[in-house]
Amino acid sequence: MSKELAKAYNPSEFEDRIYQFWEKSGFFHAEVDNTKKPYSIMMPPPNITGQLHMGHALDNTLQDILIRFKRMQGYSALWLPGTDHASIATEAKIVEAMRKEGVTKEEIGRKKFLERAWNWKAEYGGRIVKQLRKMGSSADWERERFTMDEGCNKAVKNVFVRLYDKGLIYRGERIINWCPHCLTSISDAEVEYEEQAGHFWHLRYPLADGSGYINLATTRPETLLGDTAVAVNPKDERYKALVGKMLILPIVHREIPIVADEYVEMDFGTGVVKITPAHDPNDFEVGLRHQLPVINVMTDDAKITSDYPQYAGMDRYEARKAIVADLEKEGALVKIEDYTHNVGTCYRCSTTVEPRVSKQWFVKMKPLAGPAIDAVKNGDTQFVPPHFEKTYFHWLENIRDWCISRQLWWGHQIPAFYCDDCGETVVTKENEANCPKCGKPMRQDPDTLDTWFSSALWPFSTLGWPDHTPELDYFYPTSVLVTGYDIIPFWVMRMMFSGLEHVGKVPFGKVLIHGLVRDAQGRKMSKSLGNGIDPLEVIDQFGADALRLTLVTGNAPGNDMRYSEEKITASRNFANKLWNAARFIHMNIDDYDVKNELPDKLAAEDKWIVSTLNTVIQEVTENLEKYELGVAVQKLYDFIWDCLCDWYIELTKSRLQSEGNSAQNARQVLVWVMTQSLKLLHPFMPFITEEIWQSMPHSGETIMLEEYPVYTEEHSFPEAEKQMNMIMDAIKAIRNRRSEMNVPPSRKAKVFIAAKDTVTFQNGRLFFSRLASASEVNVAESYDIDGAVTIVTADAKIYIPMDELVDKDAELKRLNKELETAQKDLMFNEKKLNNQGFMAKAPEKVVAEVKANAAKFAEKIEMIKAAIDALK
RNA sequence: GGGAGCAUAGCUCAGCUGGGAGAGCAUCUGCCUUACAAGCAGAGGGUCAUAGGUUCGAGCCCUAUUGUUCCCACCA
Repeated sequence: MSKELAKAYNPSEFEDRIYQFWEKSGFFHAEVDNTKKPYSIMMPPPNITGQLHMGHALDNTLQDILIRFKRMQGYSALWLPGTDHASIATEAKIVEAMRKEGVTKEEIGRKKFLERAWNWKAEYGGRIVKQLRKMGSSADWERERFTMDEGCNKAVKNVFVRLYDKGLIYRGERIINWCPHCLTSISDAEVEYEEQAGHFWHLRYPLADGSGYINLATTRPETLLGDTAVAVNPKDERYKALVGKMLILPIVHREIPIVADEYVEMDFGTGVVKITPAHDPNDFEVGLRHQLPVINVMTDDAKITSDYPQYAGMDRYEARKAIVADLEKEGALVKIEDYTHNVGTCYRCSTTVEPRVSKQWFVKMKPLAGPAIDAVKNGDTQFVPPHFEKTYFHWLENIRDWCISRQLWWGHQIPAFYCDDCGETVVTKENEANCPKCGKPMRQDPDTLDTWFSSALWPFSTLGWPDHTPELDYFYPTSVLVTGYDIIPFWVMRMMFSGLEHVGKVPFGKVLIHGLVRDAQGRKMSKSLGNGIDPLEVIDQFGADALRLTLVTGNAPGNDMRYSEEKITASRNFANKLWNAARFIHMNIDDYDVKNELPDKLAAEDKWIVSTLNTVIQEVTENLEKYELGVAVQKLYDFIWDCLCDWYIELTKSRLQSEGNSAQNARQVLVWVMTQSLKLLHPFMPFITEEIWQSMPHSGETIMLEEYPVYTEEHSFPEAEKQMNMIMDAIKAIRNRRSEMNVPPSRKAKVFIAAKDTVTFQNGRLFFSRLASASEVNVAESYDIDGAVTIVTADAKIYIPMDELVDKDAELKRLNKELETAQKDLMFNEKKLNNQGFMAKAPEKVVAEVKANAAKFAEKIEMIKAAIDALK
């Protein structure tokens, strides 16, 4: 570590070096340690296909702040990182790469395909993890996991078998969401609905007995091929007589019945719905109720099957055109209307989902949802902010069974085996099975599990479950989960019921929800808009600390935030400010032997900064405990910039130029306050705080293992705070007046301070010369000076003889205006004191405050009046 | 059709259990006062969306209204 600080703040010069120092030294590693309290966070594993984006940056910054804070507080703080195998996304990448080579999955076979996938993982899977390091993430990389590693696989198999044995996992032929592009089923949560402009095709189906027609409308005429009924509402008088009769399905010329079902709304359209059980979830339900046949008319990739030769091989949309044309020829097309409606799309590739009947594995959700709801209701897990509990409840209360099988190869293969001879099914943790009935080797289900099936186990599979490990005992349940609100249904919920079901305890005590990082115009960052900001580029230009500060400043839990160039610049400027304050201190201490501890004897300004810092420590700690990270960092920003830099450093300048104890004391206080501030700020801005801390007098290896500052009664000096506020108020008042009168700082002037507390002002004389452009400072209980500018503060009356610079009338006008405000202020307070309700019901503390204010303003009025008289 | 969030200075947003409204940026004025012009010292700027209510006292609590964003939902 360098002992000297470079002249300019240049984060790229030291951030990587410091990170390597931390990682190499093992500072991120957490162990089971019964002398310490545990604190743990499981990092939401980013996809191995992913690149760092602002969402990760925010998520990881929040977690790193919490983990660094707790580590400094002395907890054994584990932040366990890892990556997700992301079955659909990864498989798509491999398939795409193979397509360029002109090979298909089927050609090379499962084994070769998986080899390629693992190779891909080895090559690119570490990319995002490297990028997370650039953020300063203090994760325990020695414990890094992967959702498809051996341990996770063991956990997955265990869970699958357990749930199957309990009857909570079943295989069934049901309608599911199918993505014709990814060629796999997807869960309900993975379907995104978007509004699309479409059409309403009004059709007429002739009655089989030739007695007429029935009119209906559809948004998907191509599914007509699979119609097996037409439905009306049983209460609908218009169609009552027709229920039970047969219709001739146009084009296909198959006879289908008219059935009555509650699902049909009489008021909508003609009150008649065509029923295609194989391609619509509602129609499927209707079909079940009426024992209708299910006719699948489409292939995997959403093309018409060979059962319909004239359309075979056409995709959904081609077939639609052809069928509409044929309907028209047949006279079955009544009219076409424009119509916008919600269409389900695949969340991965945005292809329109094709509902499809197929045999899949499902998790029975109702029995699992109950305990997950209760655990939040009784407070075992709490959301921050709490209103997200409603989203959570809403999902769990309306949950349907979870389709967990995927027609993919990259993932955890389903541990179910089938006997091709007798049809027997065996579910086992073993890698192979023989048929219990006929003894023949069985064939494993070729499908894999939904990626979220393994992510759901993350909080405990990473700690060694199903084995009973010391880590599991010590770190589970984890302390807090940090994630975006968009992930609640996918992940938070599933971890909750999984933890409760398999470990018997909630997976985390708190769920800290954050929002999205949007662009400067408030739009979602997206690839298609091209408005995404690359965090790595920001880090290159401004440093990771500036990025972290930007992401956490003004960030309230659950709220979206906007990223803008202005914000990152402001953050960088703050870092620069801190850097320069450190340089100033160095300038003054490098030639001396300065201990990093408070001196025995503190001057009023020393006590003031120590006491103010003490309050900041208390408040920031409290804010951090309550997850108010944005508020906490704001307080540190204000303290460092306003209190430390703009006031305290300025206040010490004259002392530092003197010889002896006073100067040496100031040096010690500067070093001590700076060091304390660095520690407080460290969780937010780890790099710059380490770099500066290393340069200051210190013991210990790293700031990240220093004790987080603690509030102490010893460092509370209310009297000194009061005195310094008197002085600073007076200085501000003088500056203000001089500025109003356009007097440049270079023009020094005599200052006469009349105050009751002459001692305080006497002690502060030097401050006035330096900070209030005073050529000479006089203090007394009172002065009788004519023709001077008079400045009145709560505690003093200040005269500055500047006759020649001042317009007497203007000064009178100003004084009168000031008198008026003071009188208004007095009245405001007196009104309260005269209010009997207030006097009777307001707390004593508040009443006393108002009384004191009233007295202050009364005094101020007297002083202003005197000043006016003097001017006349 | 349900549910939730938001509405505070020109802009972006804070505001903890109710005690006379804050920050950053922008604007204006004056300063190169040797840590920092990525800076210093000042100034202007807000009926806290609207209307009621509770309270001695409301940006904060309650009710309604308006605007806005998001989530969920089977109107073919």
